[in-house]
Amino acid sequence: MDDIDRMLIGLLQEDATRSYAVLGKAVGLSGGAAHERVRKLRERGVIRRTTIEVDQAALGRAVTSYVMIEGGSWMGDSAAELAAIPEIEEAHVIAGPASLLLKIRTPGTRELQDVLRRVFQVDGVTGTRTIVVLETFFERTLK
Amino acid sequence: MDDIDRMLIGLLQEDATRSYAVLGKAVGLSGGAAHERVRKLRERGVIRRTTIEVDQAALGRAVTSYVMIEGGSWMGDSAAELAAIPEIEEAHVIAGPASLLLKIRTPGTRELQDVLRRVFQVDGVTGTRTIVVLETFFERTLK
DNA sequence: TATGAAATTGATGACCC
DNA sequence: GGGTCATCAATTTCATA
Repeated sequence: MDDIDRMLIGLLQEDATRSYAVLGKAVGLSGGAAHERVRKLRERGVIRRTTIEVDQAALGRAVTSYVMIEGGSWMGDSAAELAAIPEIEEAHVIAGPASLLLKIRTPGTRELQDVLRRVFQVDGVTGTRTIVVLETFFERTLK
Repeated sequence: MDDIDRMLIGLLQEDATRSYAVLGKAVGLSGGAAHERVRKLRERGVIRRTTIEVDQAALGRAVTSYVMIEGGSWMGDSAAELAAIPEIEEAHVIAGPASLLLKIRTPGTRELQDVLRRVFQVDGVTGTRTIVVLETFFERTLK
């Protein structure tokens, strides 16, 4: 993990369709060497996968919300139960008054209610507090 | 935007290195036709860009936190001021007691303090409440 | 680990349905 | 819109240092 690896990661985050020849030139290596470095970054799991960034609103998910969940121990398979709800994008165990934080995307607030109802049925959930996003300033990839 | 477009988006989210020939076969089209559909999805902005998903911890950003900000009107260029802080991954205007929600990634809690100090200096900020993530169950791309 | 070149595979555009 | 084909470009592998 040196500066060249970090530069390659930055370039690929911006645009993963760049050719290895172009990447190599940008970091002062041959295309083959750039390729080999990227291959190893993938192998080591630093680069998890190549994917596309999608406009969620265009796919009919216009409402983003965060839900703080109060509850007990998340020992069982609460994680799996939450993962089974397709509208939940992120689930974190947090410090503080609540103990889980979810990020949820739904077409509207109507569908958000349905998701909250399902969340409430997950083992150990005793209460929820919902934060609806009114406007997103930015959602970006860190360099 | 039909079911084939949605399938193509799903396939590319899983793995954007798939060839158009493979994509076409998966959705019952020729490679050329699949290519044309994906081109139009990009053109329309439904697909924003092709990127890589990176293991943040491997890049030295081990601590994820959310910060709820109380404050006034975000009319000026608060958005730009926040965007200038590189550790802030997301910034949302929210409904509820606070009025902004930030997602922050730092190497440790020490650096989180530095970021909070900078956030406090942004125009209109009167208070912050920080939620530190203890464990992430998942952070995924919605299908 | 890097280079340079060879071989394979994929992208892209013109043309027709 | 989609299919097919020809051309051009990129990926991937390998011999060599």
